[in-house]
Amino acid sequence: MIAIDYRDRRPIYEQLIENIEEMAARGFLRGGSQLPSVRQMAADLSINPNTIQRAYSELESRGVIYVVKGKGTFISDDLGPLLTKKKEGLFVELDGLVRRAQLLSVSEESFLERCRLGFSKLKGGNGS
Amino acid sequence: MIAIDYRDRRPIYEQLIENIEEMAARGFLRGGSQLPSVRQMAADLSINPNTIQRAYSELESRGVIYVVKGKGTFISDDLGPLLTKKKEGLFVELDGLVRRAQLLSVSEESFLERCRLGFSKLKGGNGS
Amino acid sequence: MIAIDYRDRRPIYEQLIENIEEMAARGFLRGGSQLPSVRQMAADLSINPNTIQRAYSELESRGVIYVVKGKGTFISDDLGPLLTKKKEGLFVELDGLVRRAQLLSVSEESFLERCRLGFSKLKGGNGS
Amino acid sequence: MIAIDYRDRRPIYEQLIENIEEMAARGFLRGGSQLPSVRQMAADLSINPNTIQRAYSELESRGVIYVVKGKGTFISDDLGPLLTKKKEGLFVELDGLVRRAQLLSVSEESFLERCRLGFSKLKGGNGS
DNA sequence: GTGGTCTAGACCACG
DNA sequence: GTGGTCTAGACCACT
Repeated sequence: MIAIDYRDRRPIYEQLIENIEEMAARGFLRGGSQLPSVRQMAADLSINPNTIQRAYSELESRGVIYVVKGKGTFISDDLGPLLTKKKEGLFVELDGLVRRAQLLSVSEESFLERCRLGFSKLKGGNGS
Repeated sequence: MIAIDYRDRRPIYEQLIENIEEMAARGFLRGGSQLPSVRQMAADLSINPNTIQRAYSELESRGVIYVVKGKGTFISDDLGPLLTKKKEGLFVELDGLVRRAQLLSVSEESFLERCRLGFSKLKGGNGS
Repeated sequence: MIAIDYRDRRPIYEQLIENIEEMAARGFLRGGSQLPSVRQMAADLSINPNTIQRAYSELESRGVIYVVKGKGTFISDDLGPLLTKKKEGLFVELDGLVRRAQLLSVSEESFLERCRLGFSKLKGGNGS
Repeated sequence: MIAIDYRDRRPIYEQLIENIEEMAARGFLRGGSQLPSVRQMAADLSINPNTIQRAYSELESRGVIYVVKGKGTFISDDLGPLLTKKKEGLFVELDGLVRRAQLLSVSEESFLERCRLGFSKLKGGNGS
């Protein structure tokens, strides 16, 4: 399910966070469903439990997951805010990209064309 | 001219590199024009000369600038490859953004609309 | 293993790079094998860690080694490009030597003879 | 006559030395012929006189040229030692190249073939 | 004056 | 523990 790229420059805990957030936002992980325990996931991915713990803590503080003592860790029921926030973050990144494109004299048309290309290319597909 | 953001997670030398590359790619720095000396820029930005040196060194190995011994550092004359490379890198980033947008069920239309908005907003203006 | 020549005009970090590249290209260092930590090698060679760091950093950007965060530095698995590049670089140097030999009126035969001598002399042996 | 490459990593004075030595060794500059004065050559090449001076000094100490006070600077009459020395230096470099080629598993045959190629390619020609 | 290298020592993020 | 960044200050070669 979760793929970690050790050569990626981003820290592992961050990759974990994004991975889980993305799966939750996409509806791949339904609200209320249980996540593996820290130890379990650490064993599955052969990763230091501290790293898993860090990702879970961050996810909890973001409201993506919640912990029931003695029970386990679960995906939040209301993922609306998460989705909204991720979309907004994405749009902000897009704004930055557009700005840089303008500075490099990339035409609006070729930029939009590349977007369309990306949307059509991946339609239906589900890489990784 | 060059603004360093200390809160940015990226290292200073990397911000420097991108800043200079972008200015060169935009034609703001013409080929053959001289860059401030390592010490000068270090003083201007209140940064350690070694950090400037590192940025210059990397820029030279990328072919963006060249060094004349005892004279100084200059912008390369042929910046074509740089521009091409930067545009391509930007498009690759865009592809990633499109992919993520799809996963979040962002409609193609709203995505394109945001692009158009960005292009129109900055047209003519050049705010930081 | 690694010998630094302080009388050499080339900087230490460059000698380090070539040393490691050559060992990797020769198959002396297998893909995936771990390099000594920056601090360890610095201690071994009595060199400042920053200098080792610089060499490792350059080697990584060349794709000769890769870094796993918090774990260490490892030899890349695919060293094919490195070998090809090093051989080509060597041949280019050879071309320059041949050119200079011609200008000095060195006969082709005596040049080739010297090559043969070198090849036979070192066959099997591996002196420093 | 003399071509200086400002982007070359080697210092200018060294390029000057090799340029003049090579021309002398090749018989292009005959023994006894006069070299331009330091100021003259500095003006011709748009180079700092100090740099020319440094090259001339080194050439004199190597016995390639000699100075007659009030007259000027001249190519030595007996260039035999120079030629011998340059040839020997070239062979030493060749030995190093052969050693590196062996370490990279370059076959003796392909190495010799490249040599022959170089010799045939430049025969008669006189690049730069 | 210029860039380039090196040392020493500090601090940080990551695992 | 690992690598990565930065500062401070020194020395060098070249022009």
